[in-house]
Parts: sequence; structure tokens; C-alpha cells
Amino acid sequence: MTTASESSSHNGSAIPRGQGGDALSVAAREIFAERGYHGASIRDIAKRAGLSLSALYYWHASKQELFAGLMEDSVNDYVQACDAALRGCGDDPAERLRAIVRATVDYRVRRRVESAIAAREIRNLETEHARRLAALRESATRLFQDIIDEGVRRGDFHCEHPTEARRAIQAACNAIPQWYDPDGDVGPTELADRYVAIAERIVGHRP
Amino acid sequence: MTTASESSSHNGSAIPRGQGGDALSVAAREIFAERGYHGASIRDIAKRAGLSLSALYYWHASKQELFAGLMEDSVNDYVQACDAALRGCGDDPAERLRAIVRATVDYRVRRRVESAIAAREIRNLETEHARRLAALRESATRLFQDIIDEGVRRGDFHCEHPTEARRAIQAACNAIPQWYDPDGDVGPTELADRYVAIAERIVGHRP
Amino acid sequence: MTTASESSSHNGSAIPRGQGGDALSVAAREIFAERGYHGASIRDIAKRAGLSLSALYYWHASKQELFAGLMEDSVNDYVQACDAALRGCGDDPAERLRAIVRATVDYRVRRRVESAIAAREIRNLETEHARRLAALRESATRLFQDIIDEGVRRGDFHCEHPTEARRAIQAACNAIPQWYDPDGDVGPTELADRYVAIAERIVGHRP
Amino acid sequence: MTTASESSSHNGSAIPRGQGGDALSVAAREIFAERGYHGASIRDIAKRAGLSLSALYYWHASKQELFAGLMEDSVNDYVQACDAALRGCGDDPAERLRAIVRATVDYRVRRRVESAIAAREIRNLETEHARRLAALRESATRLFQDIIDEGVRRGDFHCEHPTEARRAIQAACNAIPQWYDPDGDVGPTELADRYVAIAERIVGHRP
DNA sequence: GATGAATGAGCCTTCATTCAT
DNA sequence: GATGAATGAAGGCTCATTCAT
Repeated sequence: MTTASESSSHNGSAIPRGQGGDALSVAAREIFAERGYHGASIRDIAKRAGLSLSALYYWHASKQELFAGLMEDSVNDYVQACDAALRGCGDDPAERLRAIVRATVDYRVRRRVESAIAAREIRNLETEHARRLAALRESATRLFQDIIDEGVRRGDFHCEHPTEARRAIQAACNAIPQWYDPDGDVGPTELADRYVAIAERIVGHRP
Repeated sequence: MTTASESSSHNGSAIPRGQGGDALSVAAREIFAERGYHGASIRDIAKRAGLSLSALYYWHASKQELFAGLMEDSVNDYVQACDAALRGCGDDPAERLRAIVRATVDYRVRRRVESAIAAREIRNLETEHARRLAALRESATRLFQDIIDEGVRRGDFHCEHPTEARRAIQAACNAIPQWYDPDGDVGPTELADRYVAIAERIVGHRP
Repeated sequence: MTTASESSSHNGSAIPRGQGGDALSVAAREIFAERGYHGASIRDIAKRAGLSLSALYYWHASKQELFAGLMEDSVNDYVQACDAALRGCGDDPAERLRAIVRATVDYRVRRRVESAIAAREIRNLETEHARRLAALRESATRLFQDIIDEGVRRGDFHCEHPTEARRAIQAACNAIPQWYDPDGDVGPTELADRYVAIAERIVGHRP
Repeated sequence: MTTASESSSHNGSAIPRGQGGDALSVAAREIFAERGYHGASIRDIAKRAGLSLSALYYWHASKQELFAGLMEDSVNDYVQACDAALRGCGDDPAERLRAIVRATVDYRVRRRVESAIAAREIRNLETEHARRLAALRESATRLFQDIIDEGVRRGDFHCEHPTEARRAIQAACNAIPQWYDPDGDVGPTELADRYVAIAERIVGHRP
């Protein structure tokens, strides 16, 4: 689903690289996604990675650290994807909204597995990690909100409750991993088109 | 299992004889909501209910059963609320959509606590219970979908992808418990109005 | 297997009579036999008797007491059967040996169920009960031993190690409940004949 | 699983690292023998072995598995002892009977402890293990029966009911651990002689 | 005679973690 | 880089027993 090499595509994460390290990350992602933080046992993670339990402790300081690393990894990835998408835009709110929705849908599809975890399991992070992650999330939320507010201000978007609009759009995108089937008929691009359309309707975009 | 005496909050002691069952349900709802299925310990549930662990087992056969009872209770409630709301409507799709969105928002606000659990934790139910709950859920989904499809057929709603529309509306409503503050400025009725408006936009309702 | 009325056929036991009381004794006998003392749960006993757990405590002071009552009941029965059998004999050791073996085989067949428990589970009796039961047992053992010793003294039996002979005879009889099928071809009388023959061989009886 | 270091008896502490497995087997044998399967607590087993409860689970998957391992170990040992004893014989039934009785008595004395458990507690084994053990037992029983039947066929043994004869012999030997005192006057060899004599009488051996 | 509700101790098992190698 | 052996805390659950009715 996610590949081992994927986690090598960027840095800044808490997860070291190497043969065993990657296998562990992959296994951890899967098992945390399947069973949630408390339902997952690091024994099972090590087993699925084909390593001993002690090896896991060589790579990661604790279950909490392993989990937090995964989450941060994933959310970092998302924020950077948003930034990149918006850097390629002018300042037209509609264009920017389309770009960020595209980036969001793309992320939810690409990182379906951990994306689903992140949505449900932040509450299991201890303070320090939780703070960092909450901050990252909020920064993404602000991106959304700023775009919408600006669109409203300019008279391009017409909606009475921009906060609710933002929540609705994000909720719709966040729910994608719950039902999306990567082997189904709808490809990522077509899916993004559909959610872009929904978002434009929610904000009341009239060109 | 549903609680009339829910008001007698958990003061830590002095549960009158014979009322242990209710106290347990209340405590279980809270703790499952706070920590999720695997994160919740039945010892803690019993403690919060002011009863012994063994008393919990007098009332409920297992953690799983206790949890499933709560979930079923709650989802049953929702389905009945939807049915009731739609029974009071004519056959105008727009009216029916408004009614079911109102019922949904109302439910998410009224039963914020277990509603949040249900959304995240069904996967922890074992087959038999899971089947029953999935069926209940689907029946609610079908209500939504039928209304939207009928609106499109009649030419009252204009949307190319009615399934996606339905998903977006449901996702938006489902997310409410994640942020809604019952002590905030927005009351349940006003909230419902806002989500009704969003839903009408998503399906492209033009009167 | 054993009948409720059976336990009314004598007195002196710790088990009161009455509707519920009998049902409990029967159920207890079965369950203790199936699972042993520690493996049996008084909940299951009450359930099989069709009574509530509290009712069991009306009839019996504790699990230990219930169990001990059964055992004493059964061993008393055996000792009395031996006495009766020997009272009907002259003082010929061979005749007496035949009588006591017959009584023993008969007892093992008639009270197959609790007889099997008694053999294995005395160690689970607490001191007071254990003492009484051990005494009863020993008295039966002495009956056997005296007969054999007397036979040897008189020159009717020829065996070098009368204690071992007694042990072998008793062990053979005690093992009957482990394999005997009351619905099989061999009836109790024929079975007794066979064990009488074995016993005579073991003690080296030559007429 | 079999114990070379059995001599290092349970002194309550200081099990050297890496030798926990043996200590556990020894302790388990003792405690299961003293209290039976259901009466034994694995906490007590671990304690007597001088290890933590978790260490027990490092070595054995469950109480059931630990117990089954012990039983199988012991019965395997017996079957092999019988085979070896018979391999050293000619085909004279009397000689063979003497050899197998000797092997049986020897086994009951040597492995007094677990031998007593095995006799009483097989019923506590779950299907898979139970099947294997029952098969092993039957193979030993068949050895006995074949010898006796052949003796009868040849006219060396004279008994009307060879099955009962076999049962009586086995029962007598099986009962040895219940009373035998290794520190008493009768040594294993003398004991075997006595039971050989009893067995020959039971089958009616006339040279 | 009998019951429903409740308890505390103990059960088997799994958990995340550590230590020595 | 990795492992095998061991741990203490906590998990869900069952036990024999009691109390009030």
C-alpha cells in the first residue's frame, strides 16, 4: 500500500532509515491503521516486520515515539504538499481553493492508511508530540480558512458561515480514506475534480 | 440500558442498590468516548460507576458486549429519529433532505459522546455485533441516498455525482461532535440551519 | 446415572432433603465427577440443578461442605455395604474375600460417578473432613487386609506379600469406573465373578 | 523441556540467566502433582521456579501448553521404556510380560510425580493434546494385551478373561505412586519382582 | 425456600519495556 | 544492528461468597 521507499522521499522525520527501520515503519503503519494505537501491539509490529521485539527498540525509543514519528511524518508531508500546491498558484481565491482541495484529496488517497489513523488517534499522543501535531494541523486549517475568507471578501465566494464551509470541505475530504477503493473505477484525478466541485459549491463560488 | 437516571452523575460512591446497571452505562459511555475501545479499561468504568468490577460482570457479559450494547443503542436511536423525521414530511425531496439533515445534526449534538465513539470504533466490534450495526448504518445511508437520487430524478437537485454528494453531506454532519461546543454561541437549531444550507448547496438544489 | 431418590436411601449425610436439595446433590455429583473439585464451579452446579446460586447456599454452607457431604455419603455407603456383606458370611477367609470383592465391585459399578471422584479428589478436602474420610477408607482397607492375613495364617492363601496383594486387588477394583460401561455386555454380577477370580489368584487361594 | 539440571532444586532464588526453562519444568511438575491441573496456579509455579510470571510465558504459550508438554514428555518416556525393554527379549510371552511389568513399575517409581498426575488429569487436556496422549496410552495398552493374548494362545497363560487380566495388572501398577515411599524399605527392584509375581498369577502363568 | 445484586480475591494472559550479550 | 531472556504492571474475566429482600 505504502512503499518502503516512500519514507525515504523526504527527511525531518523521527524514523531512521535502513533495512530494518523501513520494514518496521511499514509494519507499524499497517498495524496502527488496522487496530488503532491502543489496539496495536508492538510485538505484532515487530513480527510483521520480520524482526525481533528488541530490534524495534533499537530503532525506536518507545511505542509512543514510533507512533508519533509516523504521524508527524505524514502530517508534515501533507503540509508541504499544500505549500507546494499553493506556491504554484496566483492569488485568485478560486484557483487557490481548487489547488488546496486537490492537494488534500491527493494526500488522502496517496497516504490512505496513515491518514486514516491520524484522523482518529491524535488523542493518544502525549503532550509534546500532540502539541507539535496540533500546530501542524492548524496551519493547514488556516490555509483553508484564509483562502475562503479572502474569496468571501473579494465577493468571489458567497457564503454566510465561512467557518462551517471550511469544516464541511475538510470533513468531506478527510472521510475519503474511509471508503475509497484504489482499485475502483474512480482515479485520483477524477476524484479530486469531484471534490473540487463540491468545495466550490459549499463556498458558493460564482465565477 | 438507556438511562433515565443519567442525571445522577458519577459522584464516586453511594450508588443505591439495584441501580448499578444505569450507572455502569453512563460511565461506560464516558470512558469509551474519552479513550476509545482499546484504551478503556473496564476496571476504570466500574470505578467511575462507583461499583466493583464484579458488579460490572453481573450486568454485562463482557467488555465487548457492554460496548456493543452502547453502540447499538445509539445507532438505533438515530435510525428511529430519521424515520420519525421523514414520516412528518411530504414527498418533496428538498423537504425530506432538510428533515434528515436536521435529524442527523440533532443526533450528533444530542448524543455527542457516543456518536463520536460509534464513528471511530465500529471496527472493534466482533462479527455478530458488527453485522447488525453495519446494517443499521447502511439503512440510514440509503435514506440519504434515495432522497438525493429522487431529487435529481425530479430535476429539483442538480448534481453530477449524487453518491459523492451524499458522502460529503454525511461526512460534514459526522464531524460535528469533533468540534461542537454545547456551551458555545451556536445552538442546535441554528447549527442545523447552517448544515441544511450546506447540504442544499452540495446537491445543487434550485427551488 | 445416579438417581435423586438414591440419596434418600440412607441417612447420616450432610445433605438435607427436599426438592431443590436433591437436584443440587445430583448436579454436584455429576459436575464434580466431570471436572474435579477445582475444575467445578458452584455456579454451574446451581445452573444444572435449575436453581439460583443463592439457593445452593441455602442448602449447603460452602463448596467444600457440599463436596465433603457427597464424598462422605458415598464412602459411608461403601463401608456399610462391606459390613453387611461380611455379616452374611461365616469365618472362612475365602468366602469372606469373595464377599468383600463382590461388595466392592458392586459399589464401584453402582456409584460409578462419585466413586471416581472420591478416588482422585480427597486431597482437596480440608483437614476435618479429610480426617473423617481417611479413617473410613482405612477401615475398609483393614477389612481387606485382615481377611487376607487370616487366609495366609490358615494356609488357605499362599502369598509372600499380603500387603501388595491387598493393594493390587483394591487397585483393580478401584479402576473399574474408569472403563466400565453400564450399557455394555458384562453385567454387574458377571463382572464381580471375574474380579473375585482375579482376587483369588492374587492371594494364591488353593481350596 | 526434559531436565538435565533437575538436581538444582527450587531454592527460591538466583536462577542463573538462561536456565529458567528448566526451573519452570521442575516447578510445574511438582505443583501440578500436588494440586492437580485446576488447583495449580501458574503464579505459584513461576514463584517456585524463582522466576516472574511473565518469564513463564516466555517459555510456554499457556498453562495448557505447559501442562500438556509435561504429560507428553512423561508418557513418551514410558512408551520408549517399554519398547526398549521388549527389544531386549525373545518372543516368550512370560519373559515379555515380566519385562513390560518391570518397565512399568520402574517408570511409576522413577517418575512418581508426573506419573500420578497423568493418571488423573488427562481429562483436562484439550482435544489436540488429548488425542496424542490417548494414542500413546493405547499403544502401551496394546503391548500389554498382545503379550497376554499370545501367552493364552500358546497355552502358557491360563485365564478366561484376558482383557480383565490386563486391566487388573495395569491398575495395580498405576496405583504404585499413590503409596510408594522412595525412602521406605522396598527398593525398586524388589518392588518390581513383587508385581511381576502378581502379574504372573493374574494371567495364570504355569511354567 | 429462594432470589437478584454486589463484592474482593484471584485467575490466565498480554502489555511495553529492559538488560546482557 | 540485532537477539534471547526476563520483568512489573495491567488487562479481561471467573471464583466462592454475602447481603438484603
